[in-house]
Amino acid sequence: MTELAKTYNPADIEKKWYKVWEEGKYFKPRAGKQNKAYTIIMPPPNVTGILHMGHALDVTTQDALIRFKRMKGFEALWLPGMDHAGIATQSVVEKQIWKEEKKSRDDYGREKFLQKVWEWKDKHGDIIANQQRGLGASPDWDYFTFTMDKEPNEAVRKVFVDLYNEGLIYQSDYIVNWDPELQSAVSDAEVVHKEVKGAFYHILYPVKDSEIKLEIATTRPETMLGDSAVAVHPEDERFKHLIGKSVILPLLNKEIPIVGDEYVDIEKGTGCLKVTPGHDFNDFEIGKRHDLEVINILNKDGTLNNLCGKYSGMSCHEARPQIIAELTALGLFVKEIEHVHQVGHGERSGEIIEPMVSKQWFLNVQDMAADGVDAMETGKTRFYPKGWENTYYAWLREPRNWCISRQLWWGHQIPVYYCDDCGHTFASEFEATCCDKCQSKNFTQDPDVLDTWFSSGLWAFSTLGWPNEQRMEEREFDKFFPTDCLVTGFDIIFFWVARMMMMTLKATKQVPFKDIYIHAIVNDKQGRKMSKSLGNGIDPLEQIAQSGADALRFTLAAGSGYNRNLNLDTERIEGYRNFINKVWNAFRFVSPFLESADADLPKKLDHHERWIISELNETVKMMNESMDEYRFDDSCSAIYSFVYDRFCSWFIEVSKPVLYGDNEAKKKSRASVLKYGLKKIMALLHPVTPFMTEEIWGYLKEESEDLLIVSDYPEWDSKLCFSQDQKQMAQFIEVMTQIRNIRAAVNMKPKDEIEVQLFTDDQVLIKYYEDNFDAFANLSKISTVKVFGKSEQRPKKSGVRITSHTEIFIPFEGLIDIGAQVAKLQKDLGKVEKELKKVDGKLSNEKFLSNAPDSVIEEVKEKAAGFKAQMDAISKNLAELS
RNA sequence: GGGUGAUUAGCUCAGUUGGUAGAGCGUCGCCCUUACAAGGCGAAUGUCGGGAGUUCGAGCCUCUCAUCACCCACCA
Repeated sequence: MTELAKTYNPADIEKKWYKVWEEGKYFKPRAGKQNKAYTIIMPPPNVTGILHMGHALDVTTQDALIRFKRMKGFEALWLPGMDHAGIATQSVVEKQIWKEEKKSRDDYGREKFLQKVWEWKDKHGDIIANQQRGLGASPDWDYFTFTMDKEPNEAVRKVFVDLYNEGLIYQSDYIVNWDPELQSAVSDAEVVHKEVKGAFYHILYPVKDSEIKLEIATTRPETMLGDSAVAVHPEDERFKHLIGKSVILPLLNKEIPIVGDEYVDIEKGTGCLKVTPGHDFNDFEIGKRHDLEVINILNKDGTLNNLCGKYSGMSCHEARPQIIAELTALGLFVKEIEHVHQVGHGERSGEIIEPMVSKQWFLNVQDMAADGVDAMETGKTRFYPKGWENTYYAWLREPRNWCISRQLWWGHQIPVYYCDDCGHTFASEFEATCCDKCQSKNFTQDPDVLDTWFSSGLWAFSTLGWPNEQRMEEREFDKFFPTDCLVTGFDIIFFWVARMMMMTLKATKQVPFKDIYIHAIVNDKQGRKMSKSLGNGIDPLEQIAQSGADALRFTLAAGSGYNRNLNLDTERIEGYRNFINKVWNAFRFVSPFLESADADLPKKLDHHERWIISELNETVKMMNESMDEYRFDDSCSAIYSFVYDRFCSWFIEVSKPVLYGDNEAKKKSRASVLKYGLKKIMALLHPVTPFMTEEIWGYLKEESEDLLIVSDYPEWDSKLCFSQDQKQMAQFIEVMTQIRNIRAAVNMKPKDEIEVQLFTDDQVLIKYYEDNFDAFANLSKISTVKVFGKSEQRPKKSGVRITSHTEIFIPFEGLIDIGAQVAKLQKDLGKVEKELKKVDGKLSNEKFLSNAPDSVIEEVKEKAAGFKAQMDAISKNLAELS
């Protein structure tokens, strides 16, 4: 065997094993002992994206799950992919051609521009997938799907046309959020509200044929150019007599009506509201109620259009002061009051969003949303943690129709055609060749593309070949759909989860997935979002280079349960890097003895062997249960504590005298158990730390065994429970810890030998202590252990500790500070006394005795007896010492 | 304004149906003991945000207040 490195070196090992797995096709689904499939569809990252910690968590939890299920014997498919990210990608390429060639997309024209985007995609599209490889992700790359590929496009067209023909997709003039930078509509969800310092501008609108001037407050005076009414509350005593009259709109000198509308709040502002149906959501509604003219005063780039007279061509920002100046000159400007208010900004572009009326495509989701609610209520799909279903319901119970068109070029172009000859409008699942009414070849396709989330909404089934039958067969649609678990963050429950539910139920009549595991959002250690501006981001790839992928994965998994924030501290990653190293060194310790070890557990096991196997068995149970419930935090802490607190700290330590001794049979037996334990640890850890475990497995496995990635996950076994050994070992550990405690308290050097005297009346324990002299001796330089009954004489000058079952004495020949021993015992006495008082209180409370269940009373009685015994022992020894 | 969640050790977080408060990291001692100093051994640390209630018993259930975070809506 080659020399093993003293510390675990991740870089080479990670590269080596990933290559072996990928080239050996180990990520492909294979039938296993469960005879069932298990599918996870990866939420496709944006093609423009680079891997951040959120992705790393996403990948880690999914990969852990898929590896777990693969080892459990499911035919496991993890389907990878990438999203075309319409707006983001288009603007990246637009910026690039502007920077390099000073050209706009219009200079290129649609076809040539799209070619440019595809070129960009071909060049950059592998980046994120390769970063996922660096994390150890094990999806079946042969299934890789890009949302703009031919196949998903077929699904998009099919779904669109079906919905269109059903009358659920309609075109409508509607007020939408217009992003002047992108020159496209964006959905409500893509608008983020930010606080902006602004002002209320108070302006007078003269009432026609009257001396009255109505004072109006607005934050956006320039929109008065598009006003088509002034509204007051119908019950407002101040103004209701004016309803039906009109005002002269200043600047344009245009007559517009005064209407009464309940929307107006008498208390707010001046009580008079200017109505701009073309550029305000509420005004649009008011306009509909009163049949007001809808005036669009903006160009697509957000500048004022030719309806604005001398202001046309200016931006709103430029026009505002000039309009105020003109109003002031006219004596119609009253005042300006500073005001902080929320202004919508484009999530992608960062520009101020202008509400604007335009023709857009909408999907009527009313019924689909109800079906989505129903599927969740009837338990066809469940959220983990359950609480997230509230967020899901909140969206779907009050659905708003979905604006699905975007004025972009990069995306799925809307498959609606307009016949230039007969004027017929039709949707076609396939590239149209002629008008389906008059057969004319002169037709044009709608220029808009679909919202990216439309194709994402089909992801769970379009990736499996739907609707093409041959492809569905190739991709084994029937086997892998519906999928088993969706793993994602809570920020896209509405964007994606809800829409996927609606679209999938509509198209396939089935739910897309059975479980939805919502993981936390990764923040910095102070709980702040990781952001470029704060500079507090941690780059997963840098972190991997520093600590290894396994350490990062373990940290993320250990922080993932049902929590909603994961505050990532690099010190924790270092801590778990140390854990990986600890496992490596445990293996390094065992490796010289592997040759003499058997492949199977020995027939006859000794106490320590039974103990560790039983502890391991319990850990196996916890691991299986917690993984199934997405409690990665529990899994990680179970295996962590097993490795450190039992396998390394005790089992390896008590094994040393055996392995370095000369009883060959015992050596062989112990080596076999150590090997067995290590192999199980590797298997248990593999889903979370795949690289290190596969590496070590390479040394441990039999010739006949395959790689760890496809080996069996350990299962709990009733034959491997040895509770008596667990109990005794726990007592041993307690005594041993007390002995060490005494040593530390009196500053004994580790080299100094001591004699230990144990006092107990428990015959089983006495026998046990006598049988385990070696274990004591090896763990703490103990020359002799003497065991006595409680009636025997205690040594005078000693360090003393009292447990509920054993009194521990370490006699000291030289100077010993008896005072310190007394103080320590008194302190312990105080603690026990306090506890005893508590339980005694309960036992003397009649209500407790009559109301509490018997089992609880029994438990409390046992505790009381234990405390009592311990207290008596301490008091007695205290009396003797002082 | 509506909603959701949080508040537990110095920090980051667990805490299963109410039944003696836990972990990691950090801190403080003592050790380079031949798997590991990326280590070992030992130690200290909590009015479980405040207040009230239900209960024999509350970190957990109810009400209330406070603070924080996120989501949604809106502000003439």
